Amino acid sequence: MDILGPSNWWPGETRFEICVGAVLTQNTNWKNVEKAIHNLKEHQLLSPQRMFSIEQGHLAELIRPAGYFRVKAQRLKNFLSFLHINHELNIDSLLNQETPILRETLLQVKGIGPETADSILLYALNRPVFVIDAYTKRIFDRHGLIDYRASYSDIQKFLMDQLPLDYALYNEFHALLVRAGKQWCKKSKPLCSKCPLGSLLRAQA
DNA sequence: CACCAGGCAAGTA
DNA sequence: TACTTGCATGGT
Repeated sequence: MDILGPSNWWPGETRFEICVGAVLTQNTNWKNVEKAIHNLKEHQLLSPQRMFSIEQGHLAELIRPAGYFRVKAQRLKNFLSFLHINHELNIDSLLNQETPILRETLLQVKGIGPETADSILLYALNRPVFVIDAYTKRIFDRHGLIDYRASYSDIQKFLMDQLPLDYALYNEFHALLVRAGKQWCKKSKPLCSKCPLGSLLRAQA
């Protein structure tokens, strides 16, 4: 297995592709997202202009493998409407916005919640925002570092209060959490006896 | 067959 | 604020 972390981790070659992936991966295995992204690439739809122009029903059929395809097609369209109205479909224009303002604006888009907004901010726009996903929550819960009922913002605050405001650090940290989660912290395997974080924490105590 | 996967919105209490 | 439900495909 890899020893070093995956720097600048997120599958996606453009800012827009990362935004699309952030919506498509909602409660969905990344493998299924890859199939949907592949379909979009085949139809040259991975640009704001093209995806803005395509009919929503057609878009839905192309992203079908990602699951929840009707809702997600609507959510992508919502995001594109926002891009169209506020930024003339120019995604680089988001770079001019202050992080807290942009975050609030993204959260106004129906279908973009805290995790999707933060994924866009961190991975597409390189903003220092810690992304809290299911793996992150489960890992910190299993090791007794947070309460399982803690809210998204509770967990985010807990982490960011103890870490410097560094986008590269949050990028790497979250990437490692997802990798560790996939390997050792599955929902169906509550024991987690091989998790290296467990021995790490015991050694520190 | 059951369960799970890098959420979110809308409804209810 | 804190649950609950619908949304849907593909892998194990």
